[in-house]
Amino acid sequence: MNADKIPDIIIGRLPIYLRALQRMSEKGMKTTSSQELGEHVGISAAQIRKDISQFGEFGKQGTGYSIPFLMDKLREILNVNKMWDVAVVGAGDMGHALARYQGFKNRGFQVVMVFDNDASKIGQKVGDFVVEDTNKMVERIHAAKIKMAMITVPASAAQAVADRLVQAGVKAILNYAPVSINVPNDVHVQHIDPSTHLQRMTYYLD
Amino acid sequence: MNADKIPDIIIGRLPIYLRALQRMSEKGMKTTSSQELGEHVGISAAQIRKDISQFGEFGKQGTGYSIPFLMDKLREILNVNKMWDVAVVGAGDMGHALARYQGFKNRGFQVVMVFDNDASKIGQKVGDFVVEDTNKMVERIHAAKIKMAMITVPASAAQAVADRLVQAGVKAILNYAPVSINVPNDVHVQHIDPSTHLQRMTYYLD
DNA sequence: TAGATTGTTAATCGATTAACAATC
DNA sequence: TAGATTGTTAATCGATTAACAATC
Repeated sequence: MNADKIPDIIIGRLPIYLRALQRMSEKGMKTTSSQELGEHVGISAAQIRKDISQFGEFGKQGTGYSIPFLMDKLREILNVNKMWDVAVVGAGDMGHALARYQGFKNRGFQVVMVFDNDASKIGQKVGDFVVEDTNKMVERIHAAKIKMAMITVPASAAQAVADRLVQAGVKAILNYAPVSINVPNDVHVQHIDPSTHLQRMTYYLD
Repeated sequence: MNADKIPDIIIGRLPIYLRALQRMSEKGMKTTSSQELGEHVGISAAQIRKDISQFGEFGKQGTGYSIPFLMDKLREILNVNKMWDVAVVGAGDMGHALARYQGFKNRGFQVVMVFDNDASKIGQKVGDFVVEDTNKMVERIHAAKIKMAMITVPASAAQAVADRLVQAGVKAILNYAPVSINVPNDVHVQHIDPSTHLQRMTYYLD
């Protein structure tokens, strides 16, 4: 184990590796090499070896990496060898999709609450959840010690929601609203905006 | 204008700048500085000036950048000064949310078709669209000259769908399936996977 | 004019790649 | 053993930052 600070760009690749390993494992594969894993994820074998070696010697010369072992190690490193409770704020189409999404549970996450400020939505069912009033959000999230949330409200409301999530003790926010949000240094934010992703590709089209 | 190849990492920041400028413009602002824009998006002023200056001299010493002018230029550079037709493949919750999403239209995109292979979904309405049979997809997309698509099918089907999209002439894919997909060099892919984004943050939590 | 801010250069910093000894 | 593949080093490559002359 390396005590130095690991660059965030490396941290960002670990979930990609883990996801590919999960797929391989589902197919019954027991071992892989940096070469093979690299072909799956589109990253050079040298970089994969370098990334992984930041955290320990998890491979074997001549045979490569044990898939279950490396998955365990990556889950440990990423802190997803446990389940994280996640709150969804915004019960529109996207909040609905996230609340019902089956892809979280084998990746370390479970949605546990859904909030909205629209009276016509509060009390309604969304997936397995009853939509709760945003007014109760800070209290509820704080009491449940929830550290992660996803924002699916309109752009105009996103910053205010983020502020309240921070107030409630949330330390990681996945923001689906198409606007940059600002949070204190000890809070992490990731942005998902389909238009932004599409625009990154149209540059190369004509 | 610079004829050299612009690094993709710079291209990736332009949509972020454009999005922030759109917000500023909605608030009635007419000009901004690299300093101010940087505070909004969390990027240094020096980097913003350097990025923008790759494409021309769009600012004025002493006063900064005209917001409408810079938006125009960024739209031109990113090829979103026109509307792009986009196909959605997969009419589950996520496909549904994307088909109805109101955030595309002022960013240069419009969904025009939705496909699924589930007989119980084909013919049903999703937003303004009637779900079409995936069997007709290659033909339909090719005939309509559609160059962009979003994949919201299960991970196990994503690669096969991607292959057929490529066959149909699609050059840019936004993949919501939680699996890496491989495409030819002239096709662009962006991945959106909420679990991956969340895992990138749990590393820093405890 | 004085103040503000760009565009650009050079320096610094960080990330990726190539190569190979070690070793399974 | 022979072949394969890791972990690591050094070299290369690329990105970011700091600083400032130019100029609005």
